[in-house]
Amino acid sequence: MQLLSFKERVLIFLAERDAFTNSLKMTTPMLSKYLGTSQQSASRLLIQLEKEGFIERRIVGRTSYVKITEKGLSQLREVYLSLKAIFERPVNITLEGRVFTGLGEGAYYISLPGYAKQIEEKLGFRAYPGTLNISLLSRDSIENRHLLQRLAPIEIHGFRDEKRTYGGAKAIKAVLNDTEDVAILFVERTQYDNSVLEVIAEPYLRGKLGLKDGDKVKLTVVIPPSTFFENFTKTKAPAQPPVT
Amino acid sequence: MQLLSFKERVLIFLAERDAFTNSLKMTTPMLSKYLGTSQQSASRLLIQLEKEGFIERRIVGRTSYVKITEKGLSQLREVYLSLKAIFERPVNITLEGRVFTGLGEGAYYISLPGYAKQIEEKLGFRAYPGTLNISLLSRDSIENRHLLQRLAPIEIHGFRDEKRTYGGAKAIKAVLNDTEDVAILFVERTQYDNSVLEVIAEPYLRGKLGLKDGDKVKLTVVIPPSTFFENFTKTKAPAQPPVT
DNA sequence: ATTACTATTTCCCGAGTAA
DNA sequence: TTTACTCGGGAAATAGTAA
Repeated sequence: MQLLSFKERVLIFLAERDAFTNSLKMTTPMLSKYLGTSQQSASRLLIQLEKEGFIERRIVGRTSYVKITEKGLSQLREVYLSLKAIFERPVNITLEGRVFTGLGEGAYYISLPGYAKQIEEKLGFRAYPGTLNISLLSRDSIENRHLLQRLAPIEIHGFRDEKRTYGGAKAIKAVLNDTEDVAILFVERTQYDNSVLEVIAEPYLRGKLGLKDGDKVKLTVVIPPSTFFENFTKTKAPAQPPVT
Repeated sequence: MQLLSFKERVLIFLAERDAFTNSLKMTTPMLSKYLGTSQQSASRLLIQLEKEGFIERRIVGRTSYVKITEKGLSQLREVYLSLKAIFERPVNITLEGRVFTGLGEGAYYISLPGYAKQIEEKLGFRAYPGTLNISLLSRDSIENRHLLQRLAPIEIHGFRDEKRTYGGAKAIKAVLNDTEDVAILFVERTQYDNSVLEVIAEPYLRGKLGLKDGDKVKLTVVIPPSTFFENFTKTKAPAQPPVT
């Protein structure tokens, strides 16, 4: 049930209270209450941590004081550094799929000034009129597609003319086959299901890369750690009381 | 012996390998080898982690793939954030002691141009000619004195004239009784033992604060987290093989 | 109050093994 | 090859209690 070990929780408890420079007054009953364990276990824990050199205890009169040692703090910091390496590193998201020929609508939409102008402004390139359709292969790729749709930061707004309305889309920059700068387009009203990706770029990708239907391609997206983890790891909502 | 729990180690193992966006191929024998435990325990671990919703497993053919769930990553991130709060926060070091009258040498030394000039340059104030001597009270304060001596960033160099040599010192800025900007001086060749602090400041502190011998005073030093933890937590040296 | 011993129970680990 | 079951032994947690 509990992810952290008792030892870790004690060291974190102490470190949070600056107990590496200021000895902390502490009793085994209060520690046991904090940890949700028995007084006996709290006692044993402190004895063990002391034996392992992670903490120091000193009894003054009838109150005892606890302090983390350099060794204890180092251990905790090593855990911190390994977690930091995980959570402060850009996240690489990879999608794999095969090229296929769609309905050819992409070309029409992208050449509409209502879209073309936004694409040029927000993505920084004049898109070749046409989308490269990719049918995703693995479950991971499909799940990552959902993730990217959530994270896509570029909004392409819908608009309307005399005849009809044109839906909006979201986009995110990516790299195709480790070389080509492209953007993945998440179209609001699409005729494709979510195992399909639509990619746009400045050059005619099929031509430039010699891609044919069925060819395997790889898309890579790099997300800054802050963006990724703040979106992906939602702190659990406080328990909702059932409606009566 | 081991600070982290098995569950934590598995989640870190997976997170380090990007197994939140890319399912990781993994067998129980290889996990057990990595953890230093049995194959049976590795199997049980994965079953439990899955039951708790921290990981997802999928068997494709005869190979199984493991992925951290959002919940699992959130849990790990919560641990990270609580450690980050510890290791990315300025460290307050407090020393308590009582004022006492020393040998009066401080006044002489501080007024020597060889010292006075350096103090003004490096500390940014003209020191009142005299030191406030503080006899430290608690064991923590004495230990913190050693710590500060190690961390003191300002070097006051020794020098010599025709008659004799004058030793060097280190200094660090501090706050006395929450109000006065002062500096603690760690003199190389001092006649005091290490339960004594010498403090200098621009004003005549005894006068300004109405301090008499025996009065309790508090010194506070704020250390940036990087400085503190990089000095205080030395990564343990690799085990040295015994000489044969 | 405390802390920490001993006894009992509970839980975890790994050997053996089936699928 | 895998994974994961049962089961026996041992470690860890709690209860009871002394100091």
